[in-house]
Amino acid sequence: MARTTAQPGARKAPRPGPAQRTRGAALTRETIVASALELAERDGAAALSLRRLGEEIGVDATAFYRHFRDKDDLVLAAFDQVVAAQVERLRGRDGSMPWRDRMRALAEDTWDTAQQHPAMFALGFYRTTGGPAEREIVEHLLATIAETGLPPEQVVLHYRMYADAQLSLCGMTAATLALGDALREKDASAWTRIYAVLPQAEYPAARAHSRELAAVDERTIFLGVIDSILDRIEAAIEQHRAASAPHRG
Amino acid sequence: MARTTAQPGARKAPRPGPAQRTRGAALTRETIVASALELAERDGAAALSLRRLGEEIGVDATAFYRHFRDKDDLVLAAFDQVVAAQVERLRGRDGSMPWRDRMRALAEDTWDTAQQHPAMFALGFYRTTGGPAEREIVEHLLATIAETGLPPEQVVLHYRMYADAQLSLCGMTAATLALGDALREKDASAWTRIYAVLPQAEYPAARAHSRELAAVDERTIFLGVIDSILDRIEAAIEQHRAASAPHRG
DNA sequence: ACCTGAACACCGTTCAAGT
DNA sequence: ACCTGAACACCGTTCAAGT
Repeated sequence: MARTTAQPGARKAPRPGPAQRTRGAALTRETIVASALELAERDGAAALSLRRLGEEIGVDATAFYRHFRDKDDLVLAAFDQVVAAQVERLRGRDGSMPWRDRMRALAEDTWDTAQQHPAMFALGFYRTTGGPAEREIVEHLLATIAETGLPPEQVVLHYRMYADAQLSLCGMTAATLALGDALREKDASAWTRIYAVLPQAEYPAARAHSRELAAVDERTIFLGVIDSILDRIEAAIEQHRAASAPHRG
Repeated sequence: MARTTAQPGARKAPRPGPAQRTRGAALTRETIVASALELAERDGAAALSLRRLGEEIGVDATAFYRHFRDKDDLVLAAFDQVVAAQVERLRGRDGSMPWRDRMRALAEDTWDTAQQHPAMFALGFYRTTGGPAEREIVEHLLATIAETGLPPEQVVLHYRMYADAQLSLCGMTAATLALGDALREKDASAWTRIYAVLPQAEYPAARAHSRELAAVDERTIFLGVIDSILDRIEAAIEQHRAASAPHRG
């Protein structure tokens, strides 16, 4: 409910005009996306409505339609913006690392991104935005895997296994984080609330593992899946190399 | 819009009464869940509103609240019902298969379930229902993995890797299927519409793989990830056996 | 050229009133 | 005991009207 404080650097009402906007900035796609991200992460994915967004910016809700086709258009742009921040970090990293280390580091970064922006990640992870950030990350990954010498179908299959597992697992976690306090708590407590007290006779395995079920770490699960896939890519590379150079035996 | 035809076996207005209900059945949790599933899969996840549901059953929308706490309660019950159909098939299968074959078959079945009920799967895959079907599947999988002799933390870690990957990948695909015709088409065509026509100079890898990107099969990707995880479980089992019996070397 | 604001067709949920 | 229907506080989106 409480408005964020006014930007300290902004000049106070420097020129005549409509003077309706609370911030000095003009209404553009960029300012709308920035406000949408702020609103969604502060108050949850469900709070991202065009009326609340208009209120946040200090503009009528329908002014939005001069800059986006519809709400879906905004969601895709905002999600691509989240991915863009990740691409920025990707650019800053050592490009000389072996492919496996690069893909492992990127996966850890995707996890962090989803934890930092659960609302937008939950709204966008299953979409193909086609935006600039998505394009750059697709290009980077395809180039990284192609470098290993795998043939094109193998490159694409393993790229999709890696990318889809990453997006879907991070998205699933983000979706639970974006649930709203009451439901999130309800879901998170299920392992202790339900599975720890099942009747021993009917559910012996669940009871025997109740302590471990409550203790297992979500990030460890995610990285376990990613490592499984990286193992498989490594095996595919070795198999392909062996098949391409049969004279050495 | 068109109502399904009346049940052939139902007696026609056999006794006096309110006579408001279009079907002969009483309003129960079961009939509400069944109607919700029918409505969601016929008209999409977005069509599952309490007003449409009331219309479907022939009852005021708010009668619903005599049987469920809120809409979320219904979504969890309906998703557990979808899982229940899968558990039914699980029961009918050969229990003597090796663990890996059983887990592979279950994953294929989860894929089919998500394809058959994309709307409910998209609404529920990231939730912990704690319902009877979920409980049975958790018990079955923990027992299956524990059978291999792995210690409890390893059983739980690998169970979660397998279960989370399965749910999240099937859920992501279901979410795209549940999008509604226009958006689904927009998303599905992105690989040919956007990635196939990127500038060669900036996106050489994407262009070099555009044909393969458009052709790759989603089910193959899913099973590739599942097989990666099953490989890793197999490796963990072998490693654990070697460590438990060190006298043989 | 861009924004406003009324209007339309929806939502989930509550609650007093009915039977 | 269970259902109805008005009401409340919301949605996304369209469109004529303003400046």
